[in-house]
Amino acid sequence: MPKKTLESLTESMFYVLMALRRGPMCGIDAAAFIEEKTKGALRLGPATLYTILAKFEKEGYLREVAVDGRKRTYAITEKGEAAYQEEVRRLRRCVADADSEGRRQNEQQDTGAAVRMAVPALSGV
Amino acid sequence: MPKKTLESLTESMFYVLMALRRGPMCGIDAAAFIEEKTKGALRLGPATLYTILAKFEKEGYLREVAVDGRKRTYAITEKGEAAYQEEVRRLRRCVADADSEGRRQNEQQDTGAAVRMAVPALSGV
DNA sequence: CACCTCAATATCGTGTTATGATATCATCTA
DNA sequence: TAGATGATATCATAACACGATATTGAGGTG
Repeated sequence: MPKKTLESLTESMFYVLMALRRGPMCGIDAAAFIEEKTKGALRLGPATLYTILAKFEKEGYLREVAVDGRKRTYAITEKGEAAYQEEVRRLRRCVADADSEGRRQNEQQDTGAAVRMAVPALSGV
Repeated sequence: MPKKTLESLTESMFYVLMALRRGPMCGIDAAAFIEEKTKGALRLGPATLYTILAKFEKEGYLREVAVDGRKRTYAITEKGEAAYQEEVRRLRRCVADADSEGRRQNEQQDTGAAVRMAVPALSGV
């Protein structure tokens, strides 16, 4: 069975929505925004970029608001904004979980207990 | 061309590594940890779970440390720990970028400027 | 007009990942 | 032996990523 479509966004998809929240823009400008925002850590090639834009338009996360020659300008919709916000929550949860694990291990170290050994509430090895 | 393998982890992969950082455990226990840690937001079915374990073992992120009947116990390796830490950094970057965008829009609202319209340093619509 | 260049978008091909359903296998219990 | 249980393995299919390549439209320049 396949992955449920758009249940959680990929990093590329997330940044495309982030770009569009700045205001309507075309694909190339979104890609430029992403590269700048991530300081070059994430760069979308044309295939990834236009695949995402097409998918988002089909799903109603974006809509085309202008065509000038070949250039197409897209705007984010309320549905797209909602998906973006949900993704932010998901990312925060991941970071928070990682943080709580980090704290947990530090505490164990402080008390002299062996680091990363206890697996409470789970069946033993 | 395909996605570069393991260049960035999926959410499922990330939590599998997080589980193993608690100490050596089997697949089922890792899945139980994940469900508990995410308060039910993320649940791995057997296919996803064992696919990830097999891939991670092949990549050297985990190694099998015990077999008891059918039960296989895995431990995270240094390479796996490094991948986990890098993923944490990536997630933090995503959240930080989202936060800075949020602040940016609030500032514009405060000054009375139109929210989500300006696209500075990018070509015009 | 014919031609070139450039910017922007579109598509191909293939490997990676997700995942419910299903099957398999070892151990324990009656 | 049989049956239940726990744990792992595999199948089949769809989603996604993404370099490479092609296409398209606008604006020169002669």
